[in-house]
Amino acid sequence: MKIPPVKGTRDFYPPIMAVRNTLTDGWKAASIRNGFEEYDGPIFEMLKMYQVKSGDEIVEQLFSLQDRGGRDLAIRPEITPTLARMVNQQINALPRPIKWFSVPRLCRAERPQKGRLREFFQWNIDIIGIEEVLADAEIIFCAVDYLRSVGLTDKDIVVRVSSRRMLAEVLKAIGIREDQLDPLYALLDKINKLPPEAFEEKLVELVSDSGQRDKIQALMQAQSIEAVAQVTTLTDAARSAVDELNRLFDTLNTMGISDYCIFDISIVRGLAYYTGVVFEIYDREKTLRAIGGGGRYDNLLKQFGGPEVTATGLGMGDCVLGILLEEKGLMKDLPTRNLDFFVACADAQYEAKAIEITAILRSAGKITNYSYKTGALGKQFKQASEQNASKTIIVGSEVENGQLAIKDMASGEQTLVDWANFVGQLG
RNA sequence: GUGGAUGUAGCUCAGUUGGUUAGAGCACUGGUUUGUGGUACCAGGGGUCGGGGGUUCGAGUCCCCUCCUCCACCCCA
Repeated sequence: MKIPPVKGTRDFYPPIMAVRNTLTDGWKAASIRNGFEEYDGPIFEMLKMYQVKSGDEIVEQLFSLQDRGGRDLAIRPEITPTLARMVNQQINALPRPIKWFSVPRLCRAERPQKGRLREFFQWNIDIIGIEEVLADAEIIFCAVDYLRSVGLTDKDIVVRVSSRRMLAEVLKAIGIREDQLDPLYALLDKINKLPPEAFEEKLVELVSDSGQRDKIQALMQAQSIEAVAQVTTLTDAARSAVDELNRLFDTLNTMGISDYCIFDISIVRGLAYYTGVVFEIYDREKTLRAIGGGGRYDNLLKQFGGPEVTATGLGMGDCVLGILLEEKGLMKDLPTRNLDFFVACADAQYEAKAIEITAILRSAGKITNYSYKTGALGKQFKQASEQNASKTIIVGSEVENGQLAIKDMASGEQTLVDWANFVGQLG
């Protein structure tokens, strides 16, 4: 019986695995050089954990199961709730600031399409306990640092940055009530997806006052933070939110990444828990969905039963990023093996010697393979090439004199060496 | 969840108005080559034509259902 793979999943054959490792290793390296520590949690959590933050719609997109004790569990669709749980559990023992990263495997029961599968990897970095926008700047810098390290330039990608807090305060200054904000965010987030008439139509449903609507329309047209400040008379709170976003851009400039970052008022982000800076990373042509996104969430720990602690972070999935790197030609064919030595055996009578030599090389930390079939030496050289061996050792009649032939596969040069000396130099 | 497109060898694809034993390139295995690879030449293995049902003397080809993949919408933590 042939059993098909599960919808929306991928099989990582060695060449694809090499690509995946390149992505995840790059994420880890960028995290570490930016001063983050790695953590991970379980692959499933209590189903409840994902119901706290959001409604049933999200629960519908979960893979859930019951254990034999009847507990409702879910495979993690994101790792932020786990992070919140873990941090809450040890909140008094953890030195601040908490700078943690993770590269979890996540599952969501969504319909697969371009850049979105049911199982994927997502880079997460979070800074917990720092209120200043410096932390938001650090998150953005770390993301850009990574993207730059894989060869993407400011011609390829852009970080679109805004502030939930600024948006909220300016809307309130316009006269929008607190309880109107959440549905309004959902609409404003779609401004570039909806035709202008449809947007206006839906805006009328949410905001009855035409003067307020005009100001909201003007606000959404703002191309700069200054333009936002001119939409209406700012309250002190709004002024402070504007100043904060300006400070963020100043810091991004100091960090040398302002070419990668632009202000974009339409970045609101779907869900309710963002409280300050929000951003999304896109390809410049915007032909793909967002590569990653994040922002400040000040209430999350509290929602999971902890104290009120400020936090900011980012998530970046492997699917869209992989497509972009492929399109930009930055995903080279990666070797799945890189041997230091391939041990070829010229004659079956020396096979034991070849095995012994291989074992010695491996024990000395050298990446070594040998052929399971002695016989045609040409075949063995072919294998050595296929396995990207840098040197091939020929075990043949020379061993009678304690010698071996070593061929450099790149230059083709071959030398006879004294085996005992060679082993002595391995350490 | 809604709508559209697709499915032939491991991969990329040919396959005529329905007609005998379904092909190519690449990949794989073996050989040319019992002391020398990355290029060459020769040979070989590999297909229930996504699955099921129907029309027909006859279906890879036409019809219906279903599954997968892709694309758009919904959603996007």
